[in-house]
Amino acid sequence: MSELADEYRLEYFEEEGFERKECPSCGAHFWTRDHGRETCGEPPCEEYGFIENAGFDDEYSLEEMREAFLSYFEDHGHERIEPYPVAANRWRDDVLLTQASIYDFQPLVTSGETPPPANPLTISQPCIRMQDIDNVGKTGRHTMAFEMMAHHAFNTREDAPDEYAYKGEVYWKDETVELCDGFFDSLGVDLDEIIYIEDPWVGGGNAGPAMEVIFRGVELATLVFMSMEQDPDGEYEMKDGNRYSPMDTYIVDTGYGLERWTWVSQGTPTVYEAVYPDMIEFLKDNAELEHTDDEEQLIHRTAKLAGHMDIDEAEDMETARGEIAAELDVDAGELEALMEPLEDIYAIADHCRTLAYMLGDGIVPSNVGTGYLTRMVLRRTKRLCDTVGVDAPLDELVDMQAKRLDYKNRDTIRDIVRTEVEKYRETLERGGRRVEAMAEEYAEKGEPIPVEELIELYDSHGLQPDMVEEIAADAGAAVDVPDDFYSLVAKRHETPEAADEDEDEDERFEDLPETEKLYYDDQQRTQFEAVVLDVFEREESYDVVLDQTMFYPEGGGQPADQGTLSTDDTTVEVEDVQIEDGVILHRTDESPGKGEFVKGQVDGTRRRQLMRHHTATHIVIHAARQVLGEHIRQAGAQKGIESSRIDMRHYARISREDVKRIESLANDIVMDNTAVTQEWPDRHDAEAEHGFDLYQGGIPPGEQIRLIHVDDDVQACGGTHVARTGDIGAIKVLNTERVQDGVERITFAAGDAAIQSTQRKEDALYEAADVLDVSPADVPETAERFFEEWKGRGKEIEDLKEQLAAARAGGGGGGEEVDIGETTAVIDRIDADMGELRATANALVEEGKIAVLGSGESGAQFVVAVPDDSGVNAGEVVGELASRVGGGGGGPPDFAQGGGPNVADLDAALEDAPDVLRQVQDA
RNA sequence: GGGCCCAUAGCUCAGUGGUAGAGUGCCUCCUUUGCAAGGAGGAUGCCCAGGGUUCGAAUCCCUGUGGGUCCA
Repeated sequence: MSELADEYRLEYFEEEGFERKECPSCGAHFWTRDHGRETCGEPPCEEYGFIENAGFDDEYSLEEMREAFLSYFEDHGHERIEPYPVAANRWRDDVLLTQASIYDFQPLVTSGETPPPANPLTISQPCIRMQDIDNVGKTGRHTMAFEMMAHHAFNTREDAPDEYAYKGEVYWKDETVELCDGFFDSLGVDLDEIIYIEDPWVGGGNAGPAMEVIFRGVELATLVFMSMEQDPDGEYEMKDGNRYSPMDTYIVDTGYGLERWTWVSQGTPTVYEAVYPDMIEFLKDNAELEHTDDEEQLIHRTAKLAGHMDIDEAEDMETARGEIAAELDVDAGELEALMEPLEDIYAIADHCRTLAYMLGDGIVPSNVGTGYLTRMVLRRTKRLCDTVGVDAPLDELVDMQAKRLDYKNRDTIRDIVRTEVEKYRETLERGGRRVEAMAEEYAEKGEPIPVEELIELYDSHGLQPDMVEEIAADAGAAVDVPDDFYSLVAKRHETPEAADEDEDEDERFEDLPETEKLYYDDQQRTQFEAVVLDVFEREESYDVVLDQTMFYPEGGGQPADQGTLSTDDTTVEVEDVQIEDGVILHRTDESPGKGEFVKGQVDGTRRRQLMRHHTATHIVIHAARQVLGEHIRQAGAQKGIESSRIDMRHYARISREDVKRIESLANDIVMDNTAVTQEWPDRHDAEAEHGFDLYQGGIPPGEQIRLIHVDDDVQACGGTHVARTGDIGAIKVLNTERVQDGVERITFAAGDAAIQSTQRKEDALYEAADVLDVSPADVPETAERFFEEWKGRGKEIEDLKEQLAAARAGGGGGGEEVDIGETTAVIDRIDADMGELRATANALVEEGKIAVLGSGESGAQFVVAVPDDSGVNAGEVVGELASRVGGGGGGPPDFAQGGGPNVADLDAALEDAPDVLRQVQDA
């Protein structure tokens, strides 16, 4: 780390008279103008110095502070950029949530492949950090949702190759620190109080020098100078133990926590009171929380020390609280009773804001991905509300924040929250019953509920151990929750690492030029001419590379085209088409010959169906959006010839009514016969105009992206489309299903396939109508009547069988009667089903007789029933008889069944029955 | 994307390969006519669907459908 020390010797520090010092308490190196200063100024080395001692000239609200920051940097040459969604997985697949402003520009801008939207730029980016969840409310400074205000500059080295999307240096370390100082100065801060702590940064494969900016005990900004990348041979070893070397791009990545700045400007005891004063008032009032003046005093004094409460750093909550209580000379229990409800309320306010961001940006709760995180936050919030006694509906609380954040989809947000709360209530109710039953069982045995059961309850039924404890206590059962409970759960999920199949990159195509894509020029054409650049032999086929092609390679959920390539001498079949690094490979059955001039013919019927389905996909999702809500977003799609399917994020099942409306809307668009158009705008312009909803089917790279317009719908898409919506002919929804919670799949057919699928369904209906001998319209009613009658007859038959059995037993209808000891046994062959045999046997037993009945109806079967105290074990008898027909049997001692495949031996077995009975009785 | 759990009477659920059950609700009657009252009797069911194993499957195995839950 010492190797980086030179990185902090800035000319700006020199000119401004800064001094480099080492903190005697924690050992950190820091820069300050105040030559008398000793410690680094950050907790735990120092306490907060701004509480009830606001640090700036004026108090700022959240909105005012954001504006002050953005306009300061605008005035200093930065362009203001609109924030990105909190769901970072909308433009990158390596993370779920936006955790910092730099996430907006990873990976394509930071790597230099795509230019930034502006350079330098300033932004206030909403972020969510789930890892802070346990600290929220308790430390007074942690929030799960926050805005990271930032200024970024993207630079490349003078000697870097020409391949980067931006060139040269905008500004670097000195200017960054100067701007930071300048912003403090603009708020009226005495610059002697600002401390810059050296704290090298590592993350996501990059690293660089960085500084924490401290003012009155609180970290207000982080200035990161991203300039290195991971490299086993690198000259710098960083704190993560890896080696790093300098890279061609170097980027100014700063973060100024909007909430912290707002807080410091007001000097309130906690950040929460500065950021959501109205909501906290509301919650306190709703939970009927009131404090005396003395208690208020104590709360304020606690707040100043609360920096020590950090779940990660402090040993545990209780210890930290104990220390604070000792320092304030109050009872730890009393302090806890006073602070805990307040902490819950702070957390509720924060969590509601988190939910507003998540749901406002269109995340749908689910059991996967961001949807799962959203569900976790929502349930946690609901629990906190119940604990502290807030009885206002959760959707109202979330709406308060959504309104403040100016989201337009507030009705949907409320609807989702209500649905989720209801689902959670049902889960708890179900779980509660389960725990009650289990608790009673263990209470009876006088044992505690074992850990295995606890893990099962949590993992499969979503019940927190403390909730189980609570419910079980009512039933008088003890619960022993181990400290490492959650790691035990984690252990249960451990699976042997699946060997990841590394795709062997084909390097044969590296020297070939990118194939010219003719299919975008005119999507309706199916013929073209080209030159064969190369042919590669595969196991049972050939990969043909052309200079240009009309063949569409598999991509974006659209299957590849098929067709032929012809020379003067031969015609080869194109069976599959793939694209690798811009080179399109035509997989053929024969080689057309390298250097040949070929005529290509795409299978037009197949392509037309694919185009219909692709355009129809856009139309269906557009229609679904109008019917189900603006949150509808594609979660996957697959086009086909016969049918296509799209998966979309939605929080409820799609009803039959919804389907009908979607279908009608989709066909309205078809019948309008509007033009389907494409354009290739600059990606940043497109994003600015249409937002990230463009990227329904994935994020294409490059500076220009292809947009497809259908009706009002705009999507980034690389597929082929029909010219006018009328070309689709018709759209028919075939099926809907829930792929996973929060993801609904619609399967549909377009064009010919729509007609055919409708005909197939009608055929089925007509056939059913024919069988029932009624008109199709009467099928449902008739089917119901038949089903009811069928059930009625079943009951009647059961009834008659019993009567028959009773009659047979009473009337001595055939069958051999033998005396077995003091009991009479009836041995008979009745070729009937098991039910009838059983009924007859029961009737005989009623009369005090042993019944040995055989049937040859389906295989050889026996029923043996005996009255009490006959001294015969029915199971043994059946076992013996069944073995004679090649099978087995068994059952309780008074009623046994069995059989075997050899019907021919049935009569012989029955003849032996009296002997068997006597043997068994003697035994 | 992966793991685990569940599907039986209208509802809530027992049922570990051998005659489908309980509580509750429902119907009838009796007793009472005030607090989710008491007593007697009765009806409840394609045990989610399809395949397999077995003499025999609600039960074991596979596939599907519908739901729940945990993790990244």
